[in-house]
Amino acid sequence: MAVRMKDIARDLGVSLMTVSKALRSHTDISEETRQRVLRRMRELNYQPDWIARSMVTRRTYLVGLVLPDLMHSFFAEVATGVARRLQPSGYQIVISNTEEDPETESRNVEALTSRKVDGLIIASAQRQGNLSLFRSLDHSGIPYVLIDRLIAGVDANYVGVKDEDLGIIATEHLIAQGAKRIAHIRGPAVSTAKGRLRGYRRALERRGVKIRPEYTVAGQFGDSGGYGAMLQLLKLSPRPDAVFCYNDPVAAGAIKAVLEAGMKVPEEIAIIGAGNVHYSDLLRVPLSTVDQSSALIGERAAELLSQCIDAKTPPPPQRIFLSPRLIVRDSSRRQ
Amino acid sequence: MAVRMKDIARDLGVSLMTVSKALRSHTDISEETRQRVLRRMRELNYQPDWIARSMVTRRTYLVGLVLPDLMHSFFAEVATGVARRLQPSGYQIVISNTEEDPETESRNVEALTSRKVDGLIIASAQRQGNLSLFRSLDHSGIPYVLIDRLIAGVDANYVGVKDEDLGIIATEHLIAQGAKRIAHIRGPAVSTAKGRLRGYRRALERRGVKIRPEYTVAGQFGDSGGYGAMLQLLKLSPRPDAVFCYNDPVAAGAIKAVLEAGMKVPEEIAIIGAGNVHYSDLLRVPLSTVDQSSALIGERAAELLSQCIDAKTPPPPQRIFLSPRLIVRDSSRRQ
DNA sequence: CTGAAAGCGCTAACAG
DNA sequence: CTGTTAGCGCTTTCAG
Repeated sequence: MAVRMKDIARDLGVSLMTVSKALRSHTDISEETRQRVLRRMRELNYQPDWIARSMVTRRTYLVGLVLPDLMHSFFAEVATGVARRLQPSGYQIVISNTEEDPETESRNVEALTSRKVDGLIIASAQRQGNLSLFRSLDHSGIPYVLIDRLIAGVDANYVGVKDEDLGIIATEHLIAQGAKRIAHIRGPAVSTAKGRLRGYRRALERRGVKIRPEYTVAGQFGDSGGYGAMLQLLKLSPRPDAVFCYNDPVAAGAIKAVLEAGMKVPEEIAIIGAGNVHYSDLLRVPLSTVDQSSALIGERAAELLSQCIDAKTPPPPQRIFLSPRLIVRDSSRRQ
Repeated sequence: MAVRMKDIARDLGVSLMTVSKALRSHTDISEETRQRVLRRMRELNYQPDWIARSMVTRRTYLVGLVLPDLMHSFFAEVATGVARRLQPSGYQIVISNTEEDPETESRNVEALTSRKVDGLIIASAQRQGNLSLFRSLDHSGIPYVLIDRLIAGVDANYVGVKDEDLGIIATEHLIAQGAKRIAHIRGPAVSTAKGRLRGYRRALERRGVKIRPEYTVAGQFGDSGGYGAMLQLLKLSPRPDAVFCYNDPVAAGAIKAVLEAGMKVPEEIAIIGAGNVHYSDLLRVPLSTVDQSSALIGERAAELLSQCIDAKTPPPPQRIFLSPRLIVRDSSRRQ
């Protein structure tokens, strides 16, 4: 069916090796035969068989990208960044959508290593403490870069944002806007959520504000979680007058809840999110947020991975923390 | 480095073939040796080498998913649907993000066929009339399914929505809301945009409404395009009192423009989009839209592809058109 | 039930 | 500059 080197070699009366070398522009081949070979390849629309090539070179030019949720625009942005940085070098990206399930993640990572991907970029859904996946990954020798979520006990490459700083920036901004009772809708038990929570507390402490436990409520990753959490906060008295939300989808849900309760954002309740998803500007109330350079996270991770792949000996793990950046829109602006 | 069948065979003093058969549960192997082999595999954490396996079986269990824009939540949703349907069968998905560039698309599709993916799902960014990509795809014998965008002259499998119906539904809804001067912000020259435009015109004709050419303006795929297009419409006189937008991001941009101009949605200008992206409900004004079952498109495409892959002889191309569904929210509700 | 032989399409290493 | 040999890790085929 498909044209093979063998066919071209036979056609041209040369050896298979000559064809192989011509294709890859080896120097020890005459320009003339090279052209002859290349022309014939074009005529027959020859496509090298990457499977066969990988078999011997031990390079697949495949990179696995393991994400918890493609629908969350943060991860879609990361994926775009990864692709943008990796495609020019000839890599293809195998995406695995784990839907936040650690089991699925483990299975898929195994499948990817079985496929002999050259490297992995992982935003892990593993529960803290379950290190077996990473141990076996370390053992496999396949380089990988964690993104977004740090895993305690795993000394691996990492690219993410300074989550504690993010929390501080968001909270201090709310304070600066005159908020007196600042609540936080926290995310699930992943490092990003924990860091942001720490930042929230740290900022309050610094200003000598007493931390009220009931002002921190659990959300989930998405907008419905934010909606529900906000309903809880609205029942409190005294009611918070500002809320720092774990991420933008959560914040969007929170805004919805506030408006439906007949209150005003930001006048009665100021809201800030995190992530600067691309539609933040289009929400009910244009959403203040802390940008975490989503696409850049993808690009830096890709860069780091690509270095690891090219290195003969595994370089020491590197951790890259990007600086978050405050973006003020209407949802928190009071002065 | 990695454990091979050979190692296990040597360990156990059996032949390589015995190991191979045990792994794949061939019947002609004693239960006892099978267990012995499997146990040893577990002990050594053996992972079959898919490259080597693919080399001989000619099956990679890799499916290529070619999309114009991962950041557009419609495509992210499609991808999620594809993954959900394909992962249980052991497929992995290689995503190629073409960023709407036909060149990139062609290159990537070639890379994917070179990788010997078992099949492809493509939302193509090819210009109408350029069929060479599909001709060579047909020639390659690799099954593929087009999604979202039909390509004239390509008789291939397809899964998408009835775009003309979509346009009709949206436009008739605006008419039913009492709109008298209905404009349309159209998308780029792809089949979906053309179909929706046709539907818009058809609906107006049916009601005997004269079609004003200046009421159809070109947008792009995204919100900035919608914003710009809306600014144009606002300059017209008489000004439209309702706008059907090619998709939800465009509609979101359009709403922004209207509100910034100090007008009200839907009172002064009613707006409806298409696609029902998951954050539509959270926009400035909750967005009326026409749902196109994004995830379902992915699932159906995956299903169709998987049938084609399993078939010994290529089945005749099948076209699946899903029915759009009106979703009314505030942005168009007048009564 | 077990295994030996052959080969998938290609490239690394070396010889002419 | 060109070609030969060997083999990547596995499965298919067929003989014991």
